[in-house]
Amino acid sequence: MPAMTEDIFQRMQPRPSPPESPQALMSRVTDLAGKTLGQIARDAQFAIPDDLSRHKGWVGSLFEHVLGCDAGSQAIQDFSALGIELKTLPLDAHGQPKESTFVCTVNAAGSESGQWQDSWVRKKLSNVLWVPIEADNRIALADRFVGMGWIWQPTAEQEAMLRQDWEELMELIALGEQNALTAEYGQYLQIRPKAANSRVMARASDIDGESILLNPRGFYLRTSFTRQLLEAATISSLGS
Amino acid sequence: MPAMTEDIFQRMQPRPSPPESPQALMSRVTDLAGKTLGQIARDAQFAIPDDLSRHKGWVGSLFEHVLGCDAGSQAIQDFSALGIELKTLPLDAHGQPKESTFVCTVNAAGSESGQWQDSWVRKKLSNVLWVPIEADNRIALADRFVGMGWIWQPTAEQEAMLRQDWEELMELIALGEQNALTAEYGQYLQIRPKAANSRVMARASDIDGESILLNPRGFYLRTSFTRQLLEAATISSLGS
DNA sequence: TCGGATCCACACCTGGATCCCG
DNA sequence: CGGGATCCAGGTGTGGATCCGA
Repeated sequence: MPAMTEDIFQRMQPRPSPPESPQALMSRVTDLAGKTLGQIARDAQFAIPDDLSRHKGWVGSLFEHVLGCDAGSQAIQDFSALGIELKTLPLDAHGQPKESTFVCTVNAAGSESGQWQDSWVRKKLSNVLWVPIEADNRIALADRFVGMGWIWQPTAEQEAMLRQDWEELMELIALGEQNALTAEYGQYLQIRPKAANSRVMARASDIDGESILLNPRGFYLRTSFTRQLLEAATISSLGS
Repeated sequence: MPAMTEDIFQRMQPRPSPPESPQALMSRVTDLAGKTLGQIARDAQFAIPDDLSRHKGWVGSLFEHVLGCDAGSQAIQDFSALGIELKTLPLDAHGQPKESTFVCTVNAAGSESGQWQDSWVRKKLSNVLWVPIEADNRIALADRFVGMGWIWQPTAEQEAMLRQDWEELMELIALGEQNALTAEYGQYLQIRPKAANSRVMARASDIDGESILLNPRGFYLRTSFTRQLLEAATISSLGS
């Protein structure tokens, strides 16, 4: 897809204003539910690639556009006025979450306060709009259906699970065990590489304060966690 | 000049390898002397703009290309193996330096050691290849002649002058007088804005350690200084 | 004149995520 | 299957400097 960027600039509709309330946001989300990515992209005059292999963040960018996210590159929520974060949730052929969900980068310099209450992970996950979307690669990208989104705030139980994982992971970092910190740790929250490629290096500190180089990494929610969220949302919509 | 970038990528000659010695470098410089920018750009298949108003760094980039600079964006000399920095020197209709010469950015956070010996300015100016180039705007860019370049190392006297200015300027910064630090200070070395525009802000610290916002600034050599270098080089070439 | 303002190219970083092999 | 690797777009920072109005 050569020159796709220029096409976007020349043909794309202006981004809508940010919604002024959670209700206004959910109204837009409801409008999108049941449509295909092709319909939504066409209406927004947003160029659609053949597949996602070279455009991995395309679906997320499309929804940021049509829902009116205003955060830009700032380290704040996608809908800054509402304090709401947007996450698309890719579903496999069985309607289950297909991929883990990126949350935020790990500050390897160890400059987080060490308190869950102040953590970037907690802030990001305190108020999330989830939008489920078909992601079976046997379906052409343009033909994939969008489901009904919902706004989630962690229950006390869910937050306790995330906090426990986060504290375990941060302790490993504090101990300087960053090279041994693989994706196997954490029941629902894990740490995995996050970079353009494995040769990208970031500066970090080991336990002695020595400066070392590491691959940049990020926090991710395992699908076992988002599956629970999806089930809870499905049940509550049945009851309404 | 739309799509000039693409033209460059598609048609430009590969950049030569870095010269392996100062002699090899000067051989290339001698080859360029007496040519016009148009000839040099054509031989290198380097796209040439109509004028410099929208391409202010073009001449410098052209010479980096044809001379084989290898520093990329790293904070090292342009010819890393030789420890030599490249500067083009624009000349007015009278053959005198027309513009001040940018040296390096001012680290407003005050993190320089405070010692001239360790300063970025001194490092940058310890070994410079100057290439004089016609810059009278009445001459079309492609028709401007390139003069004979020379490698300069500061004399003890020149270094003392630069050092005196640098220490004066750094003292004003240390005193927190950054807002009062205008381009009027410094006999040969001055501080001026260096940014995309005046709305670009960088973080700095005032005398109390309070964080403030300032326009990014850089060190520049006044033309009164480069005029002396040019005269000295001219005289020495007459004697050879 | 020259001090303050500005312009482009390109590398790098961050936020959006999905790919893919053992 | 899932841990490790990877991809794009857009914003920001840096290095190359020259422009331009009072």
